Amino acid sequence: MPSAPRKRSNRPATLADVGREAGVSAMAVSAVLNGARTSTRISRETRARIREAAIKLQYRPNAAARALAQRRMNTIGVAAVINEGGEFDHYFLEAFNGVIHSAALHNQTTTVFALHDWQRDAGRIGSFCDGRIDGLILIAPILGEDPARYLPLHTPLVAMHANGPLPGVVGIDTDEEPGAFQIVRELVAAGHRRILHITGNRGLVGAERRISGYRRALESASIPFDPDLLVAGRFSSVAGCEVMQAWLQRHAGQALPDAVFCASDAIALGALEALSAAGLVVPRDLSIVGFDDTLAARTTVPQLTTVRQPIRAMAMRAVETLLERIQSHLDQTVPEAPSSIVFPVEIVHRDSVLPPRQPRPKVPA
Amino acid sequence: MPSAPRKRSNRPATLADVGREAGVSAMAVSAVLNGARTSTRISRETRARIREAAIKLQYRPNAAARALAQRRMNTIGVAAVINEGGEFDHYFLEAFNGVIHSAALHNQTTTVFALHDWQRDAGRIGSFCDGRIDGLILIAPILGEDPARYLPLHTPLVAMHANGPLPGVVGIDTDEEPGAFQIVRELVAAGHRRILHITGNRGLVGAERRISGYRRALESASIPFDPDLLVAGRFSSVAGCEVMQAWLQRHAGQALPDAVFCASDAIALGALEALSAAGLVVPRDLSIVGFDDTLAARTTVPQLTTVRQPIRAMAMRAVETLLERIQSHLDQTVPEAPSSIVFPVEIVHRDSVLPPRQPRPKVPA
DNA sequence: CTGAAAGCGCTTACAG
DNA sequence: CTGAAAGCGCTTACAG
Repeated sequence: MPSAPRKRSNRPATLADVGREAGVSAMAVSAVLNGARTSTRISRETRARIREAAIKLQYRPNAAARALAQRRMNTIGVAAVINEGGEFDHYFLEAFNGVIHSAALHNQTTTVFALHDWQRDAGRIGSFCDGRIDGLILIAPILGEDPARYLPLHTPLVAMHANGPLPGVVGIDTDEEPGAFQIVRELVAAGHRRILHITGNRGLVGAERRISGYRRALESASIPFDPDLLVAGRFSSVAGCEVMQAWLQRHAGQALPDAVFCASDAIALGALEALSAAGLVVPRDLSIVGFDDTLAARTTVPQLTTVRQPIRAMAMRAVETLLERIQSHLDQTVPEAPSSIVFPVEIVHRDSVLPPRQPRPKVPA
Repeated sequence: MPSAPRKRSNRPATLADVGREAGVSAMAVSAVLNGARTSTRISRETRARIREAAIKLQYRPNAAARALAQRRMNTIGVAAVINEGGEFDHYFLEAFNGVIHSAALHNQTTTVFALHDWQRDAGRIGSFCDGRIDGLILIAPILGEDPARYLPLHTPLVAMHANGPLPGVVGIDTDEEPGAFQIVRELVAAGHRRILHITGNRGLVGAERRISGYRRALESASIPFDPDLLVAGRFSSVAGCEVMQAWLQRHAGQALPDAVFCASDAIALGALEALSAAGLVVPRDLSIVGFDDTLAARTTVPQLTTVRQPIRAMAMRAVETLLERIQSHLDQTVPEAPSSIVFPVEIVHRDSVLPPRQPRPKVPA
């Protein structure tokens, strides 16, 4: 008759408990449960006994202890701004989905560090890297001048859509400029010439690249740039609505643009509201296109023609790259993983573009 | 001249490193940096020296080591299904926002365990609870018969919108039945009598409670229940679209319902698409209402009148309750926190309800 | 090949 | 009051 198992009231079973139950050392249990080569020299029956004991005691290795011993937590971090209003959320959600999914495939868990604002919270990045994660993914970070100040030394990092290159950090980006170029060229091809561009936050590289693509497309079609058709906005639907509304007011009774190129789907969502409030019908009276292809693009009426960025795929790649970096950091080898990855974009055709209406409508008074 | 700092090439500084740098024991460093009472007996100058050394070496306490010693990770887990299609995402996102926010307020980080499907993945819950989190929040879990099988013994748990009571788990729910009752009563008050209800997944308590509220509201208004106006759906916009479309086809040329009560905003989104595709205009031809008040309710045209569940507040409360449970678990005291919390719901009036059109329109053929 | 010991980096309980 | 020691639960390097 085996000795009665010692129940430690409130605590989960430890390796030692399992060893005691099975009549072997904790080390033997570790070897068997981890499938180490060592375990092959333990008899079949003993191994079975150990496994039974582990199940009986519902043994589960303590992650913190394991992390301490192995120097690896098997957890990756994601730092991102998660807006309350739900504005930026679609982008984040898609990225997050990709990260979670890919991490799970590699048996890693994911920890989220929510920031309010990069400017204010950049200083906190270092404090995340205290051994609870093995590496960190920065989602659309804006670190300003001298970003190195904020970057921890001992934690591998990957950044998606960083606002500029970050020393030692793998950058994952998209062909934003060519994407903007291409969609504006398609508008031109559809017969549009007066194309309004509502920009993202001026100064952010994402906004500037889209402006650059817009201008290059006009140039390539020999359409002179009209400063009145470039309006500074922000990456939010609230801004899209305000900016569109203001433009319509300033131009009451004058010519409507043929089309509006919004620097993001969120902006397009807001612009759509403003246009609809002004009694204009999209795409009959004017066409509109977005950028990103987030969920927003499919829930609007009409559904948006937009530039698709493969956010989810990028996020999955971010995880894989990060894991490679973590491994080489542990092995103290030079990483073979690339230090920069750029994904192509793709135009998604939906229902928000038609040839210009003839005769060209005016802005309602 | 102070001794040159020993640089351990690739590794972050430890307590011992800081001690060495400052010429004191690791323990003294720990006491000072943690603000322990003990530290008051360390001289002002020594304390300053220790702080300087910590900054100089960029010392950051190792989370795993601390967790092992303290038996506390300062991390809470969230287990949820995060759909790829973006269907359930709004609910999750809002809950997640609340969790993250509240956790950050309490200096806790949040780890996410993404599930594909509760039925299939329930068995994995236990494996999350391996010391990497101090407690776990289950988002809308469906654990089937004998849920105790899946619940870990040593980890405090809180569940939001669980599909039935879970032993030992704090439940956080909403007044779904009264919410459904109330919004259907409002439709009735607006003059509607033929009210179609598209249900959520039959069998889920969330769906059944909404059906019950719907039926009770009809009864209380002496409107006989018409089985033809209760159609079984699923909690998704795809389902909402399919079900609405099928109903319209089956009733071509017959009377249109006065209004549609959808068991969720997502369903309403889909139903709206189907109605619009059939050439019907909401709310002129018929009214429609949703349930949840997720982001979807504000991005549709027209914006949805719906039953608001305070998801974010619930999630924040879930965190607070969980932290109380964790504390009493650590103290081995009986928890004072409640074992069940029900939040009220609220009708949000937007633009998708008007009095019935006269004469009542027919379903287009 | 194998098993007892040392160590991961921290905190806490306890002897001086 | 204070500081050296033991311990958290695991793994790994190393002596037998």
